[in-house]
Amino acid sequence: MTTDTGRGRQAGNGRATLKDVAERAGVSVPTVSRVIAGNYPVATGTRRRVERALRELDYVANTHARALRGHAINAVAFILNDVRGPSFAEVAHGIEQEAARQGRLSLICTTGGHPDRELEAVRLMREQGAEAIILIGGVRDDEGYRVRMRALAESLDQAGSRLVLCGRPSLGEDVPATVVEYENEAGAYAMTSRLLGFGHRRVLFFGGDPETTTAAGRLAGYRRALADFAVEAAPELVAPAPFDRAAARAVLRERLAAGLDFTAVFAVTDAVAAGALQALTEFGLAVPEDVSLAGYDDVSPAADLRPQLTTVHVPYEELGRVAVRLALDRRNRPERGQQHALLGTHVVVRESVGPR
Amino acid sequence: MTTDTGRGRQAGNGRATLKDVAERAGVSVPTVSRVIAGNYPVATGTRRRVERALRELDYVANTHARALRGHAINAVAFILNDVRGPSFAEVAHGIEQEAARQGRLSLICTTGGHPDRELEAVRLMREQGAEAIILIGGVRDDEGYRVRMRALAESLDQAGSRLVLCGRPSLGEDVPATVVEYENEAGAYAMTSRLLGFGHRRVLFFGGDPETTTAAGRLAGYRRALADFAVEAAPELVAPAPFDRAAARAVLRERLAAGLDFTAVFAVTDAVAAGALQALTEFGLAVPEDVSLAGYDDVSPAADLRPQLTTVHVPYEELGRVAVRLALDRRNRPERGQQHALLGTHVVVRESVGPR
DNA sequence: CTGTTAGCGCTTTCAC
DNA sequence: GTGAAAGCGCTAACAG
Repeated sequence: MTTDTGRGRQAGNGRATLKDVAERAGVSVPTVSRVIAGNYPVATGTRRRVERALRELDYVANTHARALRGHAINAVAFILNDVRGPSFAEVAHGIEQEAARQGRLSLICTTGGHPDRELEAVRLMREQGAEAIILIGGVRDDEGYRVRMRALAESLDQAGSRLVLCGRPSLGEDVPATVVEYENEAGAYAMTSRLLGFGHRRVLFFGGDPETTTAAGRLAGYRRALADFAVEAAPELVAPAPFDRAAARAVLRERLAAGLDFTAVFAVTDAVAAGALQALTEFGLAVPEDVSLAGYDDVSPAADLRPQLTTVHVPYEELGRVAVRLALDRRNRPERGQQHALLGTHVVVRESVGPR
Repeated sequence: MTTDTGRGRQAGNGRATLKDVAERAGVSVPTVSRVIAGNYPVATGTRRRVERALRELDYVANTHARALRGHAINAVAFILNDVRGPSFAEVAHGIEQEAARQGRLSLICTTGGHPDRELEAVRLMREQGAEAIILIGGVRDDEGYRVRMRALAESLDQAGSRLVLCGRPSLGEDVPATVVEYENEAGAYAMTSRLLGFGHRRVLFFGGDPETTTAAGRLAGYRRALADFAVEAAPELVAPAPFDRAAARAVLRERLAAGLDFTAVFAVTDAVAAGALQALTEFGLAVPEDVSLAGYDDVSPAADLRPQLTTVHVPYEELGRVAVRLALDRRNRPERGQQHALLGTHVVVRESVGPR
């Protein structure tokens, strides 16, 4: 017995359109459009009738129709392994913040670390017409990867969008991508130097997959510091291990049981450091009295550990913000080629590193 | 001197459309569409020509045009305070996982805790045509909030979408929303009982804003346990404090300095527990020897603390997955009214709680 | 098998 | 000030 509301489509079946609103207000569709846009003169009485109809029908614009006309969809997309990693979460936050500040929507997609899912995600985001597609996190930097990325950068560029590499190495000056990196090599150099300065000579570089860009950069810094201090780089003192805490713990436990000798551990990641700390403690080694321990990232576990972890601070949130800012900026005044930003890292001294 | 590629629009200016592809392949637009959809017979030769053109022009479909026709955009949206909170991050991950599993895109928006930005975010997501809009996290459950949410639920329902409340209380049986809650009261009851069972009589309920649904539920469980153990509920033993760790530390330090007397602390959150642990330690109190400490959430800081934190496990990731599953499910076979799921929580025994 | 036609919801000329 | 008409890119119906 409910009276018809005058809505074109049956109640409860889809959203009201401009046409519905126009009918109800007794005006034409363009007029309603103009009232909404507010960039055109409309008689006050008409405006009021339209506004009422808008409210009564609970009108919301259809972005897709708009996007179809205007070509701009105002969204940035970001693709990462896993939101739960604290460092990823910070980058995500930075992106989200800056995107919102610039009136952009954020699309998110996680890949669980599968390169093929990354490609699939990119396709989805492209279809959505995202203004920028931001790829976050380390990768295996092989030839296949570089070829894929270069093609992607070109093709997004053609389409008026932008590929952003966040925490990944440059593809070359001529590739139309935005690259926002942070110091892996320099941070690791600084931390290793600190360890060496404390008199440590057998420093275990622990964790990570050296094929991965992140781990490789950190390892390079470690090696350079050793060289500068004229300390021999013993091969057994580079011990790869998965990035996660539990695996790191197991690997170090095994090394310890095998009698590996060292006085300091430089963990490739704070999470790896947390695992290492467990293994060390279980082995009866005190940190930093018996063994010094350093991490990299300065994310959530670092300050929770006892002792608190001395680590390298990475400005993850900033990374995300800069990524969005640069990408949108470039869209406003296009130029050929690459944009490149390199953010600094620095040692954060806490309690886990001490003299030998 | 480059030869024209045959693309309609100038090179580098926007994406290729079906029309561009059709021209290049020498066929009509619908034919290309059919090749892509693959749900219609197309002559092999034609198909090949089209496929080549598709590749050469690097064609990607325009989702907006599709959405305009088909009315389905295959995305779920979620709105939360801050991705960096570990519990939120887990929910986000659950949502993202399940959404991806069902071939859906995830839109994300953060509000920094501002109810008005939440509304703004909802509007954006509605415009996008999201199939479900998921709101995550505790709120101040006042009358204004309930009115807003009820209106929102109705209006999304009308539009063929769905409001999902995740970790928020029901709005009533008749409201067309999906509510996925977890046990706050029961978990707090269990933990408080455990503390009481250990002989503690002065248990400090610490942290949180009691106006907030989450804290209120946990506080209620605490109170019920006290009542069941016939322990007087001393008002000074309920100490609100902001949800974050640093503030919690400061507040507890102050209470301690003021001579507040208790033998156990039940922190409303693991982060609050981490802050409490700092304050306790700095005050020279050992956990659990002098004071027992319990948390709630079972997220990342919990296992990193020393002693490891005894806490209440909340299935956050599951929460997110269930939210998406229920919401999409309801869309498939619509029914009136509310969907409601209540996920259980349980005590996780670690090291921070001991006998009085 | 393939092309022509129409229309999704919106904005933007261009008339009046 | 306001309406009529055209068209964004795509797909579904209808012819051939």
